[in-house]
Amino acid sequence: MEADIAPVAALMADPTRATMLTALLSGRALAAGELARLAGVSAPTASAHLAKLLDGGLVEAVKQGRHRYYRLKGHEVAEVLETLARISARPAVRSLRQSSQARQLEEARTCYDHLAGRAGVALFDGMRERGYLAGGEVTAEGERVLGRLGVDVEGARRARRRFAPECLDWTERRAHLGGALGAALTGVLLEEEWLVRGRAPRSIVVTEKGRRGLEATFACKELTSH
Amino acid sequence: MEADIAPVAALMADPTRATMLTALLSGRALAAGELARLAGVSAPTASAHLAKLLDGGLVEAVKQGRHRYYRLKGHEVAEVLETLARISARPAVRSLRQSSQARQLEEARTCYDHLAGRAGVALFDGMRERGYLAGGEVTAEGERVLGRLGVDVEGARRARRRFAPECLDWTERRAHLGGALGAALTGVLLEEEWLVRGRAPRSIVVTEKGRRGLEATFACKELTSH
DNA sequence: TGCATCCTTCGGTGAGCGTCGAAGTGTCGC
DNA sequence: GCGACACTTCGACGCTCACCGAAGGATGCA
Repeated sequence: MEADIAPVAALMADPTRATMLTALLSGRALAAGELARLAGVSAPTASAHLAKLLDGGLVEAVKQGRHRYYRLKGHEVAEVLETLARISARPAVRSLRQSSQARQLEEARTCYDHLAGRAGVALFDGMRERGYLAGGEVTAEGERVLGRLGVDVEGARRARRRFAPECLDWTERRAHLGGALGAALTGVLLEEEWLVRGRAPRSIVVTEKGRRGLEATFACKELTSH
Repeated sequence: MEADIAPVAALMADPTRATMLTALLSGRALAAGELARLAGVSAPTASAHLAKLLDGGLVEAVKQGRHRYYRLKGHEVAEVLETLARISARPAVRSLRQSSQARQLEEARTCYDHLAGRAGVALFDGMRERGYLAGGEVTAEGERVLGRLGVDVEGARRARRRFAPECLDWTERRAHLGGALGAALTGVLLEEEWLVRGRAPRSIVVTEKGRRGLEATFACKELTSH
């Protein structure tokens, strides 16, 4: 009893809303109009859907001029969407190409706006092992190492979102680094081309340079490069 | 990726199916009839729902004699249900006062018209442990003990609602006693002032008298009194 | 074999909701 | 200010789907 999952599930059950939500899974905030186009419905229809999602607490809205940007509210929503997607994809995996893409996503992908998958978990473990992270905070040594990499730790700390939360990864059943710091670090790794975006929507590939760098800097093991 | 989450979400979006799925979350395999009673629908309706769940790959069926047992298919389904439940339960808890109330509600509260929360689960477990309940029915000894307390067991049995169903509790992930008997028993406990209603809408407080009584009569342990 | 139990299929009914066009509100640029 | 734009609200239409009663297998027990 107590927690009625039906209403929340119903919000994800409509194809139009599902398309919007998966689009927002990228972590970016999208305007109502963009979401309408993306889902292939008229503006009124999209507005009605977004109102429901807002009311249900699945998204939050930021008004900016005459635009209204929507984004997922909280990492838990992203987790459910990811897990749901995995279940939905289960009977599929028909072509060889699809299953190869699935393996790539397990290896490394973006979750919201930070690194997830096996690579994300390995990075997180390595940072704790080396004493760069402890108790949800960055240690002095961690801050030095991250700063040398080009990560704006202070800026991340001032951000309005949680600083360095653990983000639970269902494919790995392990935590990886989320929040402002996770996003900032991932941004730097992409700039430095330790990571590059793959062809599939959220896929990430660890480059050879990245593999060496991650191993040297964060003691990450078992990373598949390229 | 690009997995269509809508169809799977739709399977969880119906209240009847959601009730069935959460009931199966216990891990046990339940017969179609049990699920029908649990969800409060007719056998044909339940059958239709189960067919959909089966087709959608959320449950699997095991035929055994004339019974057909259903259970969740794969741990991933359970994971989604759990995460969904966490989201669904989210919206509350803002002020300190609210969170204190939330703790009280976790301890004991009414669920519809019967006792839930830790106290409800403890009561249910105690009754089974002492052999007052078995297989969804009240034993002869149970009926004697309840009768001495002032519970009209016969009246509850004649009621038009289900007699003594297990009611799944989300905060505890365990069952407590629902139905006509659960309501009747809770009514008596309130009359006898073993329980009193708190200030928040559904809150219940176990009195010191109630703690002693529940422990002596039903072997309930770990009850916070007053 | 006969009967009860468990479950399913079939047919018909009703409610809920996603859809869009038209009109209304607020914001930016000239 | 006056259109242009982004978004929302309103009203009406249509379709899907959950629901039940009755009937049809399938299984177990005497």
